[in-house]
Amino acid sequence: MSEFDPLALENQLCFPLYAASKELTRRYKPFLDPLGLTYTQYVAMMALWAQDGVTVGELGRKLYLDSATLTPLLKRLEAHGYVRRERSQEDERAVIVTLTDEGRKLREQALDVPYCMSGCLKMAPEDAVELKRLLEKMLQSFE
Amino acid sequence: MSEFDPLALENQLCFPLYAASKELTRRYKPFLDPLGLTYTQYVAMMALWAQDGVTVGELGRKLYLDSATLTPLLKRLEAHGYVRRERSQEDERAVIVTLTDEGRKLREQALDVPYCMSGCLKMAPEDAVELKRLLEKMLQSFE
DNA sequence: TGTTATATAATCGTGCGCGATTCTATAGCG
DNA sequence: CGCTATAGAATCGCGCACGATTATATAACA
Repeated sequence: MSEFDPLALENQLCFPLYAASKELTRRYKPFLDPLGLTYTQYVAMMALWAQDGVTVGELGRKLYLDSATLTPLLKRLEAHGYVRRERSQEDERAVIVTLTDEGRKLREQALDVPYCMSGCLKMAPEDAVELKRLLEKMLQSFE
Repeated sequence: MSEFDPLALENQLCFPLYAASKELTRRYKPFLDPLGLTYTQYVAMMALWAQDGVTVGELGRKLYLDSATLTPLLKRLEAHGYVRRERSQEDERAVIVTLTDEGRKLREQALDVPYCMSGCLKMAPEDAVELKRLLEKMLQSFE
């Protein structure tokens, strides 16, 4: 009869979380490559499709990312012609991120990405819903 | 009455998964810094504490990592004196990874990391168990 | 046996991810 | 008004993460 090993990989919550996150990101790649987006860029675009004209800081709070990650990422999106980055008139410290027409048009092409992914994720819908609920609960518990 | 938006951040399963994984990794940092380990290095050490004398490939399959990530990571662990990397005698293609005495000793210091983390994760134990089960189910569905 | 195919790590290039620092702009306050 | 504190973004440094390629070793097989 063996004791419980607190350092065994199979006893960790963190490990399947870490592995599943990476694996899911990898699964997105074939669907995002045609759009010229990485996974993180896709997430940033989702936030901007919901609301643009936001500052780098606001965007970062929504995405749990800081300026060290966002600034170069937004520069790449700008180079692709999807967003504009402009200093705010009212507050010269802030940078406002706005979608270009190209960036808004990209949304149409992205519309079937979630559907494609749902086909790739062979999980019962009620399990997916419950998983999402628990992950959000975990995130909130960190606040 | 608004329609369901498939590209809204709050309707994604991937996003809380991505965000929670990053957030949890960040929470490990203060407990891993004293051991001189990053989160990925910690996970690799957990696998090795369970079984060492394995090849880079075997380790990679356990951790869902490939040689492009593992080789430099293992070199850093080797530089810290925690592991040895040696070409296999039987198969000169394979590299065997073994714990040093120092690496085995590190396990004692790591023993209370899971306990510290459980204190930081304010989630009902039954929720954590269910979350872990669903994440493993998701990972299996990808096989 | 020699030739081709496969397996295994290592390497390369690009893009996060983040702690720490820096630079500039605004806010607060005497 | 001037001085200090704070806020916001950019930059730096390091370590993943991974697709693609390369180099070497073994396996398979004609």
